[in-house]
Amino acid sequence: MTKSRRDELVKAVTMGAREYGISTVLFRHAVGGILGVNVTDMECLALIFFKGLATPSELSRYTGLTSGATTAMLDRLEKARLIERRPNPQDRRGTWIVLTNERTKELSSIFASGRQAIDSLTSSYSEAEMETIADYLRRLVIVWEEEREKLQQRQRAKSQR
Amino acid sequence: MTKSRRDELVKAVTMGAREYGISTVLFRHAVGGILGVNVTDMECLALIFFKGLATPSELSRYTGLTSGATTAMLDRLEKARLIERRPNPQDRRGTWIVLTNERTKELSSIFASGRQAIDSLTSSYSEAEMETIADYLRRLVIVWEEEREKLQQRQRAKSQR
DNA sequence: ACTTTATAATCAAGATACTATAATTTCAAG
DNA sequence: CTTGAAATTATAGTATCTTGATTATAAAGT
Repeated sequence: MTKSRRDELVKAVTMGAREYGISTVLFRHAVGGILGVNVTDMECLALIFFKGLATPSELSRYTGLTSGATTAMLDRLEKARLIERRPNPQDRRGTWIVLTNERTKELSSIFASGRQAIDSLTSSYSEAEMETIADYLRRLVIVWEEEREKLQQRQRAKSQR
Repeated sequence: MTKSRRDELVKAVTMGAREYGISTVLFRHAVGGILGVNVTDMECLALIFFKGLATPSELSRYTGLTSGATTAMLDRLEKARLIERRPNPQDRRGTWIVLTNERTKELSSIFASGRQAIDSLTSSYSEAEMETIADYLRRLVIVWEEEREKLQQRQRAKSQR
């Protein structure tokens, strides 16, 4: 039985998604090397850069670190002048984590070339094509979140036995 | 000046790509939790699962670990019966890393549901759409690789001063 | 052949980072 | 005014990483 064209296309797409994941991991390591921070710190930095603002609790959930380890990590990043702790004006127990101005520029300059390359790549598609791509990525995110939920339920069920 | 529809679409696509990256990080953490391995080990495991076969040097480049740390990591994964070291028949200095049969099944079962969900998501698109998506992802990978190359050259230039 | 150089993987010692746990501070909310 | 959440601090024990040396093999130069 020979594989249908559809099957091959499905495979090409899923392989593409995986390889994309791999290349972002590699890129992240490279940036970490330049900034002189370790993998965990880099994961956090990427999230803060993406969101613009984050709280220690959020970062703790994202990285899976304990609260103590999260504090230590933020101390490192602050010492390296990569982030700043700002008081949350709405809730004075809370802290906001933001990138510092000085090194935000450095980070931006690191990312600028890539961002531009990606923008121009993306722009080379038609509007209909961009809609398709954005739609696919959105749905992909949903699938991964659902799968993660399933795993975590399974994990909880396991640990109750 | 109001943003053009094109600009918004470009943004939607690039945001989608970033969020996809974030959700895979979270998923990876969840799987690591189930298998009882840390982030680094999980990154490696994902690469081996994807490629089927890898060498310690490859994994070392991928994770950014030193060779010593890579050996230690492989010891952990081997002890957990997740991987096996096989001699490279072409080069007796070398080692091949493969997943063990027993736990490959476990891994597959963890990934099976997600893989199926993604396959059926992907299949819901037309052939032309799938081509577009696969094409985009392929080009995205190339962009990230190029950017990484640039960073590493910059790094080398810096360290020579 | 054989010396040199490069590569693959490992090992040992010391430094760094993380976990688990408990306590503390500062607030928010019922 | 008690209960609980967010963040930090502290401590001891463990895990992980780096640095530098070591072994085995391959490939290149003479």
